[in-house]
Amino acid sequence: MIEVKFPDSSTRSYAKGTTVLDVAKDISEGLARNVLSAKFNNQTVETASPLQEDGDLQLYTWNDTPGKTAFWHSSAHVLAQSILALYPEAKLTIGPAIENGFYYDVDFGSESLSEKDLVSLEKKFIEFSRQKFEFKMRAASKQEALDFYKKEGNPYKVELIENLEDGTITFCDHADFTDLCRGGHIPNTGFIKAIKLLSVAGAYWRGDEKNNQLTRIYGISFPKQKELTEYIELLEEAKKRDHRKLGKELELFTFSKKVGLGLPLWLPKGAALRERLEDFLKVAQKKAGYEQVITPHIGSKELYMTSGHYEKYGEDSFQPIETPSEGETFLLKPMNCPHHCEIYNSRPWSYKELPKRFAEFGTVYRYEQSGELHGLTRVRGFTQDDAHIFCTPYQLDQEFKNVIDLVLYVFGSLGFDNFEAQVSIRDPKKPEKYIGNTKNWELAEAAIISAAKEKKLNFVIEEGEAAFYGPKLDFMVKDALGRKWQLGTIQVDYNLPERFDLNYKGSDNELHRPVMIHRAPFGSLERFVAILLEHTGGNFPLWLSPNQVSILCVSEKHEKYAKKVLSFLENHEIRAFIDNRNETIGKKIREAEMSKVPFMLIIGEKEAESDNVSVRKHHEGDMGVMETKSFVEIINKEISKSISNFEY
RNA sequence: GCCGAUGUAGCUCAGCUGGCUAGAGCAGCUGAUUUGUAAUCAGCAGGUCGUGGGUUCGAGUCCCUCCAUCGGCUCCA
Repeated sequence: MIEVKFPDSSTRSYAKGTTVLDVAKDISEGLARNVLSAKFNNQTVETASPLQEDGDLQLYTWNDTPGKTAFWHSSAHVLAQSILALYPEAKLTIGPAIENGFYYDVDFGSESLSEKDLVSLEKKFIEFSRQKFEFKMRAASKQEALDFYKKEGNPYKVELIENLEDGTITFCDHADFTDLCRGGHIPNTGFIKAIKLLSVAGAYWRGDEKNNQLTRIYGISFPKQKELTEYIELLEEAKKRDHRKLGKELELFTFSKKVGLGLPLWLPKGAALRERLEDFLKVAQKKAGYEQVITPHIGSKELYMTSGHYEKYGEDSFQPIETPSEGETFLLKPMNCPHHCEIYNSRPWSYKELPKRFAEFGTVYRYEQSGELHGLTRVRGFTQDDAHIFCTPYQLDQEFKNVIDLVLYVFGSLGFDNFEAQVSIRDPKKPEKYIGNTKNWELAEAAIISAAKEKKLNFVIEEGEAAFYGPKLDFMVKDALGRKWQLGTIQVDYNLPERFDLNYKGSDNELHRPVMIHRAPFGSLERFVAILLEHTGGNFPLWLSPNQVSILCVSEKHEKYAKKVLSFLENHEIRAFIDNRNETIGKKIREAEMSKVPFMLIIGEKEAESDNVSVRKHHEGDMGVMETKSFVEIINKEISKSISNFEY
């Protein structure tokens, strides 16, 4: 007999060799019908696995992440089976479960697959899944595994197996289909009731541009048809929050082919919004001891030779600007740090004066690959809310933590509570990607990790994601479709101070090297506004709304009183706008609602006579008649509710 | 840059398997109306169907090139 312990600490005894599914059945028939996956002693096991020893057992259903993972992983097997059934010459590579669904990367050789072909694959998929094939794991020696795929003529699987240890290799069989697999399946294919193959995309083998490009098929599957329908509806809803769509509807920004790809044009309302954000950050930064600086949009090539950026990005960027003067070249600035280094270098510093914190809303230009451009989130000209802190090594830790506080304040004020902190460090296998000595890298990485820990950030460490000159702490936020974007970033840099020969006089009367922190809480105004739009659906916090109040005249006769109300609001720093067009009040309300103005004031005969306003709140409706003064109180109260002051 | 999809008026879309002057709603303009909490009525104007080429008696519709956009990959100082 063996003893099985459950997450609630209860235990039951079973005969040795009892399967996971049998245990589930013993608990309840319902559970047995729904169990998709399990962990035994913290190892993923099959539901058909016999238990041979005492241990902890966790059973997972569709409501658990591991349950979904097993479901989608198993779906990838069925997809692969369907692909081979319709395209026998296809070479399978890898097919994992992802956050929402799964994919399979396939080499179709000279054949090309298009989205139209997905329909027949879906049909095949359902045909197979209905047959309730059981998934069965089987161990194989490295030689057997290699022979199998060599015989099939699949170089990808051969390459995968060559990198595996003999004795750890397993296959999964279902029906007549076999795949190299680590395990973690649902009991049989019959659990998959609904499937949608979402898209076809190119993907490089092992993620390397130099390798063959494979065809990636994305899909998602569900245990119930209804859940698939709901998922598709969810995607439709998310599309409505697309910042590109909202940006157009709310007249915030636009693009022009004539101006150039990826070069956003901010319309008046968008510019107002952006300036609000800048002012908001300036206030907080002033409190935190930053000083604004202003630098030009170009810099000599020599500047970027010194910084190392030219060597790294010169070829792939906007090309140098020549002048009438022979041999004189400038570059559009792709970042602000070299300019700020030269500001620091403009005079000698004493340790008593540090840290120096130079801030600038600096517009930079980067030649992103054409396939990378994406609305406002990936552009070729954008403005960073940049600042560079020059401090002594002893001040680094405190400065870094202060910046974390500032970023958290910014995110908190705008409702981004669902971010992920990411510590990006070197890829130790590719030292050629980075500049600077190992000791400084180690110092910088340690400084970031300890600050993140001390600030109790819930962070992940990503190897190989560092900038070429230093490690970073990035704040990642998801867009409407769940794609992660880097917004805030804080970077520790020992390299630029070296390259620009920055120094300060220490208490020992010797010159010392300062440490530099690069940081941008928004990241870029463009991307930040984009993500903010997707999060709020265009319903911005009141303090940010480009237009806070629309004054709607019942008829053109009431314009005079409307103007009086407008100037009263403006005197109280409220942004308002009069709509006195020759249209019905119903139409004006409708348009104000659609443009998401937070408040509407209806001005007619009654209001003009009694010196009142009739208030309507966006999405909520009529709030009744009141004195203009009381309305100002209400709106100011709401504004102060939606924003707090930065405490430093 | 690579793979796949898409590209018709300012916007959202219709236009079947190629066939007469390419349609609608909204927005715009003109006029009437002076309006009470999500669309007043009427009229007018607006498109070399992304670009260039080809097939055809005939192309918005079929084929090719390029461009842009969208979904991915790669990249992201």
